[in-house]
Amino acid sequence: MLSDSSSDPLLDGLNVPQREAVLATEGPVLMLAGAGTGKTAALTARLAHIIRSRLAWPSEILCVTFTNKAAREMKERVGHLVGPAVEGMPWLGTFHAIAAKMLRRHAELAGLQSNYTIIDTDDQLRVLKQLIQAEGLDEKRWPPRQLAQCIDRWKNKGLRPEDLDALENESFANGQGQKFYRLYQDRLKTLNACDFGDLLLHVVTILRSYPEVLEQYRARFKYIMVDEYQDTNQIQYLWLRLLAQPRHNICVVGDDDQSIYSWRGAEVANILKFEKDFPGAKIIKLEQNYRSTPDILAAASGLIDANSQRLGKTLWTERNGGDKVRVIGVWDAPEEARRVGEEIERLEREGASLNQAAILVRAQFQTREFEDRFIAIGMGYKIIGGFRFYERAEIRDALAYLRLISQPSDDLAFERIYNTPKRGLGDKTLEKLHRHARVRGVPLSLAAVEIADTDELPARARNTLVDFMRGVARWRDLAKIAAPAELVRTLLDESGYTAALQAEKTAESAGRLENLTELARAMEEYETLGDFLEHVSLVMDNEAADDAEKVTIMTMHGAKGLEFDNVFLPGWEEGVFPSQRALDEGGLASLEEERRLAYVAITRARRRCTILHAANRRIYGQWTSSIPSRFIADLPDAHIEQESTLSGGASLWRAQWSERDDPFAHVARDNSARAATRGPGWQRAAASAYDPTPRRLPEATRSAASFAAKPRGDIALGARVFHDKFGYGTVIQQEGNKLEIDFEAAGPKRVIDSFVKLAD
DNA sequence: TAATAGGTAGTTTTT
DNA sequence: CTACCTATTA
Repeated sequence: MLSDSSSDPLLDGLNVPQREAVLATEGPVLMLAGAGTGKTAALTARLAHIIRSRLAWPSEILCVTFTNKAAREMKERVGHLVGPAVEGMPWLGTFHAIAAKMLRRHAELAGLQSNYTIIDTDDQLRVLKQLIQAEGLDEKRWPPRQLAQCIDRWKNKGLRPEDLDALENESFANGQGQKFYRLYQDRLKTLNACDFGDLLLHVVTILRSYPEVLEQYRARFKYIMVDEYQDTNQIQYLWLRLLAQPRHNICVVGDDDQSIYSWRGAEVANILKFEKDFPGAKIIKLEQNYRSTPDILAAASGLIDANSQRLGKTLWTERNGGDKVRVIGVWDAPEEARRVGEEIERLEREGASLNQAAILVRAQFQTREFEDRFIAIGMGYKIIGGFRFYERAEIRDALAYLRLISQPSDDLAFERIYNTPKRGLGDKTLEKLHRHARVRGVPLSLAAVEIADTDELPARARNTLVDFMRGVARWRDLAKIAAPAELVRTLLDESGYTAALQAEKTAESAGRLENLTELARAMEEYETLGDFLEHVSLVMDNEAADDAEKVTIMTMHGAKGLEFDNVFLPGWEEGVFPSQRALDEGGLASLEEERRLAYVAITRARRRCTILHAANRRIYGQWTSSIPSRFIADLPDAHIEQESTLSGGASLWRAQWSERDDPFAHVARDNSARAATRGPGWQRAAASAYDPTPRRLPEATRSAASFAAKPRGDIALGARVFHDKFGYGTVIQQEGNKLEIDFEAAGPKRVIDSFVKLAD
């Protein structure tokens, strides 16, 4: 066996536990793979091994990932190992793509036609809003968004309307949860549509109700593999468990320390209880890290050690040398951005690639500061996240046209575009269409055709509507003979959509026209409209091919699974990271999830990791002072290097915190989330038992130099002054040229006297 | 029906 | 602070 495997090119370059994972094909396997330990390499080798050993045909392996990107990467890597056989892997894909495929085959068992539409969050909200309005509820008090959250949660848990208990039913509009859930599902059925959550829920329902269907899949899938198992939710778990019987040839890969999606239904419990679900499971730990330097690894490990609920892994590396993790304190957010810009310029001069630099933020709003700065200094950057390609208004409009063409009963698409571009049809007309549609029990588009034959509408509206519906009919005919790309070009022209955009002549409209051209180009690859629509709702993502060197700016969540030579982590302040929400709600569990996020962020770095925190930041237009994140204190001293651009006044800023009597000093850090639940964020953070000053800020004691400067003669205690950033305030202390001022809007601050002027 | 003024809410995100 | 949505007015 050993001699066999050592000669097997599949196993070359794999370490012992990785090989073990590859060869353990029979029975349940739990692969605990830490960050950067080569789990994808192991997983793909395992897949290739099964195919090459003829243990199963490619079409008999179910291999599930969370993102399209991961699925694509795996397909590519398996392709390298086994060649074109990978083409026959129809069941390698995301949970949703695979579920959609199953559902197409058995749609009628869920009360749908097989050409059902998959609606996105936007459409979902629109439907829910209509339902809430139709039932006469105040949408301010009961926002559609909240209902959407409930429904998503229920679906993630595998609950259908009839499965809700009294408690769940209470979670929307005083016990109307079930009613609205049911209304929504009925509406979707008439639209011949389902949302993302439905894909799996319908499939699980079918598998449970039709044993012969379940049997068919059980017979087919000889091996099951699941990536990122710590991110699975209840319904995904149920689906896997149904399919994994009775063979139990299921291999899941995950890392409980990288579980950062509990807020969208992921249950770490799934990975924690795997052994119980599948008795006799073989547990393989991948702990050798191939990515980061020892200091980065040690810093991350030390940090995650502060969490209580862990399976426990010890990452190690054979690498040597490298820099310590740097922790830099700055005065405010603009300085933070300036500093990061300078650091990246320095790296660039040393020959580093901008593509290998990333700024990972906690929340999207933090990107702005960096964008501003990078524009100012002319540094190439790309912000990942925000709007995806197919979420842009113009793309969604074009897709709505296509949906209406392929699916006349798609009322949502009809509503979106019947007056886009503006053709003079308004709410009045729409209302009449709705009424007619309801009475006749037909979709809006059919109602439009019928009503156009009557005198129900004023002449002008009627003519416009007739024109529009003629267009739709014509495009529908065209769809039968023309390629999707040609169809979309034609309809955009004939509908006047392109013309309307051209007429706009704004900075944005040019980009929108470009996006539409890009859409048509992307459609060239598809033979039929149906193919394309399926891809667009499930698979299409927005990875602009870029040639130029660019710094990546993205959220920490978005960075999971990626790696960069140089990673910058700004905004490590209480209230930003950990976020205020995590501190306010969710208690210890959500604080630990934030810490796991910090762990994920640090472990993205291959060579250098720089953490920054600012003393002052503007949040919602209000200047807020902040203290360093507790996560900084979690980093082991030996592996970090503390630095501050703050001198003088800035040291005073720290001194201010160190000298403050902390009433909660006796409370253990883990209790801080509970202890601090009142007052504004920074006060709460200050009250929590965390002392930011200690060991790592030796220069926090006031330097003699900071007192040397001469005070201004014109300012005295009690004087009312004005400061550009903080506004009006009263001087409450004066030491040399440093003033402590109680600002009316911003609270007490230390500032240098040359930055203020007398207010009176 | 379209433009404009006011009010409000405001992590993280995939499919 | 700002982006988005609603209600109002021309």
